[in-house]
Amino acid sequence: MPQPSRKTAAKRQPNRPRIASPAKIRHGRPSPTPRATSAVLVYETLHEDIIALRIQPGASLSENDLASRYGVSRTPVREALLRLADEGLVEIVPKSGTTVSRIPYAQLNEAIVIRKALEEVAVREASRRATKSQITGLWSLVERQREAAKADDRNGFHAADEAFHAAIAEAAGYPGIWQLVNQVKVQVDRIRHLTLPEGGRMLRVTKEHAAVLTAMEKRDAERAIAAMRNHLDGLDQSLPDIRRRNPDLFVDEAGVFLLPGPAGRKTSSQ
Amino acid sequence: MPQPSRKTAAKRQPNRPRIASPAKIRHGRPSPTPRATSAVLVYETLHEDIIALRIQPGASLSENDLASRYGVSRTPVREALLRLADEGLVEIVPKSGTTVSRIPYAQLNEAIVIRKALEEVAVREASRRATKSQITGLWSLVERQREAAKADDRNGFHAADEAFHAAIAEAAGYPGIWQLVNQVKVQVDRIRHLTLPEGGRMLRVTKEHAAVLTAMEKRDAERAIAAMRNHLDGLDQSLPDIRRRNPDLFVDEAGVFLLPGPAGRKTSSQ
DNA sequence: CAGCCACATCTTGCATACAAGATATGGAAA
DNA sequence: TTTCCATATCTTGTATGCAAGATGTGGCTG
Repeated sequence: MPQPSRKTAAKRQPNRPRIASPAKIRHGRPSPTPRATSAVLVYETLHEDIIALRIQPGASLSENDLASRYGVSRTPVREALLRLADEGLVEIVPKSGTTVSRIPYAQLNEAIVIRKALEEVAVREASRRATKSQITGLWSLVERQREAAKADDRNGFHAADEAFHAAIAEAAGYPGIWQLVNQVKVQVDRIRHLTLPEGGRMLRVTKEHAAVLTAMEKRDAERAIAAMRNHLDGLDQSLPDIRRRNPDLFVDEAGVFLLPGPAGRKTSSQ
Repeated sequence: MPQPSRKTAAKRQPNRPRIASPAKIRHGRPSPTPRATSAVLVYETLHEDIIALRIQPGASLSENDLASRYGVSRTPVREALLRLADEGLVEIVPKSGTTVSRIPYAQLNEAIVIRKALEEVAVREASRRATKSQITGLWSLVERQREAAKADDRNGFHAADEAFHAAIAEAAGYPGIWQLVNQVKVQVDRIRHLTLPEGGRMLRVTKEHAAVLTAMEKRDAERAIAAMRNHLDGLDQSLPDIRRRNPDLFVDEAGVFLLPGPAGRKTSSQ
């Protein structure tokens, strides 16, 4: 029953798991293209809209509506929704409907804790292993961020912010850490747009980044970690306030955190 | 363009994002069912088969073959494959084919590092917050593990092992940590079946768990963390040896780590 | 014999049709 | 007026057919 391969195992066996195919090796990196299908396009659009709260938590999404809205059939829409469900951004109820998930308030703290732990590792390793050129690149990101802050360009600022953290993980030799962080902080990202414009925040964040980088440059891992921790502490301060101002966007005990276990999508009991 | 809701916004609006619907609140946990669709079934089966190496890395999977094999149509098979691709277990090349991913050797170390960081946090918090009953439950898991070890029941042993780690995350109040760990260690799990039966390993692991738990019971977080770190160090010892014995199951620089970025599935250049 | 090219055949991506369950609505009955 | 029930209509899950690209094969030409 296992061992799915050709039924007849004859005629055409392009890349069987043989140990060394004679002509082309094709040794396991078959896709240089990022799979630019229309399903991915729908996914990206919906993802952005949900993160930016352009689609309200709790809103219902219909595959048919989305399909006609994007001018495609239900199939790619459905593929996009399934991925969003795995990320916890939508909730699919089998024969009933699909809704945009409310922000699971209880998970926000956990996400921040996890992010701290992961970025701590990244900063520690980056302090040890970052090359001169990588440090230079990080400084240029800080500079770009400072410019965006002065120009009050919040989008540019945020982009540079993310690039900074990604570059640290890269310099640590653990690029997967940033991918994980990105995945974990999805729900936190949704409340970013709810923070008040609070003047000077962007410049403060830039300084915090500079502090991390200064310590890294001196190979002072512990100091860099402390700076990073201080930097990330800025996140959980405003949470209660934000919730108080937008109570209907949140939910107390939401379902599963990220990917479903082998069983299914949600385990919540309450 | 944004704000997907009803086209006409009339007739039927079952659960609009209103702040308080009169009758049923339905406040954001709509699915108690684990979505027992046939797509999930196919996914689970394939997942297990790939993890257990019953399907060799590099083997090609055809949606048609799998569909007829499982007695369903291509649609649920396709859904399953897409999820497996997001997990990094298969690689889909648009108009060409789908293959089971080879084990990305370079990512194994990173996965272990990440796992250590995450479980460290879990153990620290669990040392502080675990209730008496949770400690008792953990001891019973250790005991179950000891029994399985003595009976040479490797499956039961592994199940108890996973339950132990999951219970620690639960006791820490961060159940999402174990879900993340589970997701990160997917590729590592695939080589578990390649380790030699090495007598006494199961009893040794049991003792390591007991050491962690003893420290936790005494609320000695630092000692518990050290024990956990020592426990997890046991993983990366045998990696080079395993690779030497099964070179064709691995690949050096594989693509993306886990979930794809908003762009697509793979970024690998080499 | 070597190289090239057309074609048969496979692959996945997408559109569409059908199935089956869930839910709101409207009307009948108490 | 209130309650209950049948039903219309929506929802997602699945099956199927078509489209378009990728790839191995065989034969042709040099």
